[in-house]
Amino acid sequence: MTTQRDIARTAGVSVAVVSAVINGTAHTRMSEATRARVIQAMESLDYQPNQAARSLRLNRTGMIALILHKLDNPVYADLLRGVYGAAAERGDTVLLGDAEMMRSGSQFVTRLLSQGTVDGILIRDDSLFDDKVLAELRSHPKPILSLDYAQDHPWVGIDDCRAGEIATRFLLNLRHRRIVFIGGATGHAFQQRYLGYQQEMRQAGLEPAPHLATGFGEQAGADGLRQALQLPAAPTAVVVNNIMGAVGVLAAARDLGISVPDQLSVVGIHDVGLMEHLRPAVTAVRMPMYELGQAGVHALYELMAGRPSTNGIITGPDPELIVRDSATTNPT
Amino acid sequence: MTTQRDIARTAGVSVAVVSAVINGTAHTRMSEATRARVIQAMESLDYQPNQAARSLRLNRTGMIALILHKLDNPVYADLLRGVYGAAAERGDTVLLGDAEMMRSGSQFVTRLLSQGTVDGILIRDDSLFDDKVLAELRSHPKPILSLDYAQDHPWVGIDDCRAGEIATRFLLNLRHRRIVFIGGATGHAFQQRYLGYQQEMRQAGLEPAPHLATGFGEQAGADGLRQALQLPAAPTAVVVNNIMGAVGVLAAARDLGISVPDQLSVVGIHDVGLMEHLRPAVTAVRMPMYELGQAGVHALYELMAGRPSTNGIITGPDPELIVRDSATTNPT
DNA sequence: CTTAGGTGACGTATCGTTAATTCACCGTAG
DNA sequence: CTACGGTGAATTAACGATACGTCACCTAAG
Repeated sequence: MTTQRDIARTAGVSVAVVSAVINGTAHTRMSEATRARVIQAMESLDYQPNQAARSLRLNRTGMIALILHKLDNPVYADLLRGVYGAAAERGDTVLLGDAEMMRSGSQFVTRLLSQGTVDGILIRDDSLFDDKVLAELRSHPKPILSLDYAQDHPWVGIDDCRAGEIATRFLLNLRHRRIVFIGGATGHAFQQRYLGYQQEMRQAGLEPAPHLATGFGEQAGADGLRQALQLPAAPTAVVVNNIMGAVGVLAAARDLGISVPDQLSVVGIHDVGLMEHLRPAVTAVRMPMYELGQAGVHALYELMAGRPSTNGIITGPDPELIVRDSATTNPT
Repeated sequence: MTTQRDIARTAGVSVAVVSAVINGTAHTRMSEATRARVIQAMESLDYQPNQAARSLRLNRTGMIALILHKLDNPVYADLLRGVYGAAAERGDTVLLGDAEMMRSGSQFVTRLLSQGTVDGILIRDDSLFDDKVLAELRSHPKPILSLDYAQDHPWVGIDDCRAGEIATRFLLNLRHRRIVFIGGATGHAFQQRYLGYQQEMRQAGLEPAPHLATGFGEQAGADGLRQALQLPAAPTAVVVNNIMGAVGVLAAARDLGISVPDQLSVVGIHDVGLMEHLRPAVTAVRMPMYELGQAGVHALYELMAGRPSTNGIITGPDPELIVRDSATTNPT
């Protein structure tokens, strides 16, 4: 393991100069010749700085944590890219964790709480966290920011209400009247989407259907549809809270002999590549997850710099309707 | 930021004792009373050890890197769980990276190459890596292990050949004769699966169809099926190299008016929860990805301990056929 | 000729933790 | 009474990188 000391010896200078060459320190100066000799020595000895020593000295690790609820939820793919990208721009690395690991006392939490592990923490879906863990994290000396509305700490988010509106309005414009909202259960994001649905329904002079809170994932969509069909008047269209639920809706419809979109129109919130490849391809509201990730990192950096962050919905692309084949004009 | 020094002052002992209490060092002894006082002080001051200092001193970070090709590929979900689980058992943390970030000179690679960042590296699908990056990683002082066959460094893998056999034999048993193998392009895993397919075909006295190397992902499945239908004799069944390709196969079949499974049987390699929710639900060969993750971590620990690792296919569950609805008896 | 100021570089304390070494004290065996 | 071993703890030297304080040397201005 080559250290600055080795470089210094080889180049015939002190470690101070080596460090200065590496960091471009203005304080310690050196001639061009010396700098060249140092660089030469670093290359020939294949020097790699020791991050641990650096972190200790600088009290800064160059690593931020990102904690998601279900890592393998495809809606996070873009978010990840946004976060990794924004962090990389600044030379930082991302430590990714799943909320499942975030049990109080777990190895991962202990690690996060330690000094000298990460410079800041980004979390998504904190409503799913153990309250105790959240309290622990908030007592962490490093800043923490939520990628969704949060009551007690800084946050940035996307316009979930608008997404609910867009999906609902689209179906209303297709002359649907009996539209239900399926899936989800807890969490601010879901509540906002349902709110958007309610607002649009009322504005169209319609009574919003009660929320069929069947949870998240494929099965939730299937369950939701089955419940919806029990309603006094069967719906002609559904808004699916979480896009993966749309897969379940399609499956249940198929199983029940309901043709999509002819007998039932489906619109999902969030978009993932998979939807294009389902049959029928699913119409969805694309959320700016990449931008959310970027904005989150930038806001976190503000906090890390000691500046207050502005909480709220990110400025940037609005949710956008991606029209595919799962919704059509209401025939009745 | 509370340090051991603060604890020591509060408890009226030296930092050596504090460290000994924390680490249970046998060498430095103390009375029960002293230990209790130290623990009390740690709690009241909310002490959290500084990982950076620890890493520097111990020359060990308690972090291993895991590098995958496409983080959001759902087949990795179980692998992730296996890796995180096995690492957590030992108190270690996982730094997750995507191969996309692994460009030579990229921030992430530089970081990995640094001393004091990770204690070892786990990679999957190194055939997709830049050769230069791979060379750099191999020159890394910390061990590196591949979760797939590798020529030049330690590896553990799963039985891809067997998976190809299982899928093919299943279709043969359903009296299919014109079976094609779709998807994939490069990589040892794919080659092995195709090999398994070929072996079974030959054993059944049939000529294996040439490989339709259309790549990975949903679109690859669709493309593969379209190509397969151009063959002199249209297939009655397909083995899909990568399970997400099955989604595309289903879509293309639908678009072309081919009924699955009545006119075309489909079996995918790898299994993900989604397959259960497609219609028809997709018959798939489940690979022991969780166990691969575990085995990989354990093998990496062997290397880290300076012991040689045994390369090869993990002992443990065989690939397992999950029968669903996308394959049926060949009517002809 | 003296000296101020610039240039180029060195020495060293420090970050927090760990582990080897040292040390003081006490009771007891010889 | 002395020597010795055990107990409970303090001192101190790293680990590698960084930044502050310092200093020697040279040049040019007064």
